[in-house]
Amino acid sequence: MSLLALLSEQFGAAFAAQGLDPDLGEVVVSNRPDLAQFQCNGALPAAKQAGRNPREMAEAIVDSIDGAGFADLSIAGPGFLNITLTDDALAGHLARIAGDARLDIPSRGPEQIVIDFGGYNVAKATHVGHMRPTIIGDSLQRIARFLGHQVTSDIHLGDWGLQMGMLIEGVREQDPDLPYFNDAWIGEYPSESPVTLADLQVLYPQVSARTKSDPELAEAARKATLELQGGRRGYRALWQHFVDVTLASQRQDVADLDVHFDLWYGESTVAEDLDPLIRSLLESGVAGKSDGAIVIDVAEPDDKAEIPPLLLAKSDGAALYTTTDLATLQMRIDVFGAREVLYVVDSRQSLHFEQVFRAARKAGIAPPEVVLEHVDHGTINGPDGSPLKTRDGGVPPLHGLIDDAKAAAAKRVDEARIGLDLSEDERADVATKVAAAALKFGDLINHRTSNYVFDLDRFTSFEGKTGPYLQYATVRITSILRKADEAGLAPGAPIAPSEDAERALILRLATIPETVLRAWDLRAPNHIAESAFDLAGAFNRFYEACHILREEDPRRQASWLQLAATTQRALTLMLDLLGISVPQRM
RNA sequence: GCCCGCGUAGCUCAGGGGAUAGAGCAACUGCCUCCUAAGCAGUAGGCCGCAGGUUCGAAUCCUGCCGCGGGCACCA
Repeated sequence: MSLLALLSEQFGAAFAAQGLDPDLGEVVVSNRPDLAQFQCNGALPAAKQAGRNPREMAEAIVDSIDGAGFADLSIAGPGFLNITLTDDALAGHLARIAGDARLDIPSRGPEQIVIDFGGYNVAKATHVGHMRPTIIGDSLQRIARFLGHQVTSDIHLGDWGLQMGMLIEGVREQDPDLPYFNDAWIGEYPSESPVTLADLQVLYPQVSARTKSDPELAEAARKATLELQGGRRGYRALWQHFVDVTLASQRQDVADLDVHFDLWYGESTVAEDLDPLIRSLLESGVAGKSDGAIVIDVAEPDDKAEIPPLLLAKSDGAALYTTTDLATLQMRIDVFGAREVLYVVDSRQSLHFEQVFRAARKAGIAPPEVVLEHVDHGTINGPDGSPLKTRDGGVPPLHGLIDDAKAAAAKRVDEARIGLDLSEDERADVATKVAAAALKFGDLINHRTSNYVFDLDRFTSFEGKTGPYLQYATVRITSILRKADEAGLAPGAPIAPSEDAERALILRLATIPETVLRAWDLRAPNHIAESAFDLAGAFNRFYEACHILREEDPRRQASWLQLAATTQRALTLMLDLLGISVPQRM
């Protein structure tokens, strides 16, 4: 059990002994480090509950606590309990953390969790808009797995809607003689795609824009969509090319970010399930007809705003992404046994997910015990505060951002004269890792729901609150440990700390379990990012105050090496949970 | 119009109803014959958008207003 959990349990028991809620005993890190290491504020609300004086209540709690391990247990202000541990107790906690591969972080689960990275679409190269869900979702899957959950991550490609019909019509206009459009064609279709992803990227916006003023084209696209969904052979074959050329590019971009998806499913994965689903929802009366379309009424009496019905099928019978989302959810719950389904998708989709979740409950697709959550996030903005654009106003492609980050990282590494004794390959590897760290930390240090300003110059700096700084801080510890090892020195049993910087570092290590749990509970990796930065700072202060390799007392030196080794492990772990890897040297 | 989110230091952003609101950058002052100074120590910088309310206690919860962004069924 973590230090904070142990203390909370001890104080909780004291409150319980007074006939009060043990939750009042929650112990947290003190916000007045000049006064104490920890604090418990429970006496104030407890006094209110019990109708007693807060300070008297605090005294009663203190009196009933076994003082072993505490250097100070005192009451301050209106009834705050200030708690400071003895140096021996701190050493004992360090010993436990140092001896635990999980650094005292508890396990959870295992629950079956599905994480959906919405937003990837056929015919669209990954762009800036995909960066946040990918980085945040990847961090969440790493955190969940570390805590012990069974995670299935699914890119959930948008590959089955009206855009497909538009693309088919676009290709037909360019080359109507292709066999895909020939109903009489009975042979194999060409294995080579008639279009590249670049072609599709140009084609889609053109066709999409023209449908607004060209009803015939719009109608043709709708019809093509319906026929594709109905299984028309030529369209399926052409569509498969669209998917293939898109995925080839997207897989590369995702790999460049060092992100892994378990599944590359799409909306089309559940294509065969759509008709039966719609039929059964109609039969059960959950869905009904409205203006020719099939809808599910999801409004509730106490809604503040009117929630429009979920559109399950258009009046022409075509499926929509609401349809595929419901069918996909059904598959995730029934086939994968998902107990939690997390959708890491832009905030702008919140109404859509509200509708889908309500419909899923109403239809019995998602039983009450299954958690459905829209893990929403904000946008990446340019210096002007509006969503990031290229110089000519376009949407920046992700590979461009990654390339820019790599170039900037390589330049930084050169300027800083880092790793001069490394080989060219190693230096390139460092630059790649630094680039990914810059992008990921630059994103994850912000709270998920806030919009943030993309500033590559700032993100790639080795100075300040950045990914590269944390990598460097970690490598520096690795370097000390290597030097110690070469000198025949090894980490040993922790002894009582003698320096404030040393105590502060141990305390930072001791609070990591709560940080990781909170990050998961809130789906907020920024807590881990912040904590990693604080830990690095605490180590740097320790590093200034306590010269490990020059220390003459061998027991103290071994203890300090243990502290350094544990810090190095903790930083490596926290960065890993953010999806950031640390080079051995730099 | 209705609904959702945001508004905190010059800039970028954190902040479980609790004590004196923090960090990074930028600015200024110190510290490298010493384990990687991409660091450390320090100074300066705030009507936490505005006005009410709840509370022993509000940046945090509630209401209203102002400003910015977003959403509101046959697109995704």
